[in-house]
Amino acid sequence: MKSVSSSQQSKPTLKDVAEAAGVSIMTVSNALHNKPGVKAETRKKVLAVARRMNYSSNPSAKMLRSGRSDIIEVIVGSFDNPFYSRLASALSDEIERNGREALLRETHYDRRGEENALSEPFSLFCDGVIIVTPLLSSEKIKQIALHKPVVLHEMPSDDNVFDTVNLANEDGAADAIRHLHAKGCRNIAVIGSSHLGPEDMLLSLNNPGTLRYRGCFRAFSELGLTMSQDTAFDCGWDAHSGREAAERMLASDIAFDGAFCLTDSVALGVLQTLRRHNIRVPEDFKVIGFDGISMGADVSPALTTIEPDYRETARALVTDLLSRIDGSTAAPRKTIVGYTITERESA
Amino acid sequence: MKSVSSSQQSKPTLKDVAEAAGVSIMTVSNALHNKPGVKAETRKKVLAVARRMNYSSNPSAKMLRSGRSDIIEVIVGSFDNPFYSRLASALSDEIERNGREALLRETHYDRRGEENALSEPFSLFCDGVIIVTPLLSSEKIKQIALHKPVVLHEMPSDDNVFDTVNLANEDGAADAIRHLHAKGCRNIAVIGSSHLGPEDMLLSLNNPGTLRYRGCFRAFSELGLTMSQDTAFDCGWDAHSGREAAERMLASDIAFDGAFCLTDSVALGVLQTLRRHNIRVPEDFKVIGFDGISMGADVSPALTTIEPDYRETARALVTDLLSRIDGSTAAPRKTIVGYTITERESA
DNA sequence: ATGAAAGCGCTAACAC
DNA sequence: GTGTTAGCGCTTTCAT
Repeated sequence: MKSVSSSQQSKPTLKDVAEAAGVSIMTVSNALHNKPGVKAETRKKVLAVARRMNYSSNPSAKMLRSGRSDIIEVIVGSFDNPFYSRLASALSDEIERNGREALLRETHYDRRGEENALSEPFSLFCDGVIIVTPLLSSEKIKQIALHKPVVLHEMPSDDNVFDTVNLANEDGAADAIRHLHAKGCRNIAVIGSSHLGPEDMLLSLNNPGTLRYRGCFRAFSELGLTMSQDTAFDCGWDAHSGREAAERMLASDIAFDGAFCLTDSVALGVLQTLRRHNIRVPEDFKVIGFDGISMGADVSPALTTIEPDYRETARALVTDLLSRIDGSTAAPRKTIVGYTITERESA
Repeated sequence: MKSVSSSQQSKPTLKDVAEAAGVSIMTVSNALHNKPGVKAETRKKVLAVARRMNYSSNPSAKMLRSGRSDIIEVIVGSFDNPFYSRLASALSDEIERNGREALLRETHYDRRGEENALSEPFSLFCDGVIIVTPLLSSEKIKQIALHKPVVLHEMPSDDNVFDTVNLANEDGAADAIRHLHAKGCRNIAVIGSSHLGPEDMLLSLNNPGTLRYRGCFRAFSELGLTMSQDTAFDCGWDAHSGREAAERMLASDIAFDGAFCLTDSVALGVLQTLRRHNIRVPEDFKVIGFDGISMGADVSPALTTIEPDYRETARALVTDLLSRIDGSTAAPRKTIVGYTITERESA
């Protein structure tokens, strides 16, 4: 037993409240839950006592007995990432709007490895989980899915087992190229990683990076332009990679006048390199990103970007999950969410 | 009962594993937990069976019985805020390093109000909670603290009841001013809110905004400069406020050559306004922020900032909380974490 | 309208 | 080394 600590009185239970109110434990439970079959007067008394005693129900007991927690878990890769943090916020909102609680967890890159395969790698008391990180192997995902419903964000739809919602990677990228062209760019660079996303989907043709590249190809050929090894600069997905890739771009023979960056973070890095080379944006060079991170509005120059509809993303994810929790056995739903071209200063 | 859903087999329990392995339930439990007193051979067999059956323990039952969950809750104001998201990430790390699980929740501005005072506003199954948001009334905090240990980040130390860790607001701000001065600035503006922080600490002399202003005063007088109504520009704590305040600054009679922004977000807004007015940073005007948000390294120009030690912050918060969970009744500990002046391009 | 009993899955304490 | 018993706080079911 834990020793009685400073300020914490041991939590009152239903039984304590029942005794204090002079009724049975079930009457208290029913009163607290607004269940019918409790006299108004009794309910009032019970509520008063419960409040006075600072009663609150023990969620473990409730979950154990009822088998549900009304808690939805969201697993993200890193909180300190502008894309995930915006999505996390939207999900948290949407989950609460549906009367559940949102619990977020950050998954580091399998840091703990398989040291103890039997310890639960994830909290198992929630009713379902929304996975928005690429840092989880599909094997692990399947293991989680053994016990509870799972919905996925930005996963390749190669295996048709989970509800999935994806960004409009291909169309969005194509529109980014068209936007640059409409703004007068004729030598457009594409900067970013073709293998954006989960490790074990590197080979998939449906990973976000590949899809964005594909969208670029389509737009380029529509516009009568060409996209080649010389106009695409492969790099990681963060600002640091963007800085380096921009240096390579600047060192090339081609006089680029604009760049589509596969993520906003890459775009920020590109913007830094351009500034260091005294290249004016948007006058001499235009930049458009992809992701619509909140901070894009606050940087200088403010970033023009393909902004996915976060609200819609969250809504689709939560709707799908709740219907699975309700027992739906329908075929996996594949959703592609819309986006807008948010035009700011950089293009 | 929930109807059997598509892919989810009902979860195996200790009992199931025990039967399958032909041993008692306790032997399974002990084997799984590496407790002594289980023959190596038996343990091996049990582990094999458990793994084959995909057994994982039911956390609700475990918590209910043992009274602890090894879960630590972190309540932040908004995930989509660069300061909180970096701190959230550091806390998540530190909590896992201590063998616990981190669960994060975002608290919106008391949106739900008091509609149902008896429903638990926060998940109550965790062992303790770390509160890093200013959006929680002290009343609500006290209510949470009734049942479990609570530690606070950036709260005024007026009431001496909780362990608290704060930024070095006053010293950091003073150093920001000194840095600007050392870089040659002679007309320094201070931009930010004096009531940065929780609503109900507006009147406190220890709120973060007031402390930062106080640090400025100190440095100004040390340097033989003056700080007045005319050199301090009050505004909110976000980039939008920063943009507006910078316009006011630029419209003033004083020819400012540098600004200390009370937060990095404000600094970003100021940087935007300066760029729109074709004022070069750092050549014509220098900017230093406060917070050390990750993105400060990725914007143009890269932001010079007072960067608190996030790792140390997380460590102090987690250490304090764990010792309370262990039953410590020592006097509340007040920690002020260190910082570094991270010099980049803007100053 | 209210109460009693059973038991969710687990672990602490104690037998064998 | 291994098994048995009791009970954490709650809700479901059924009795009154």
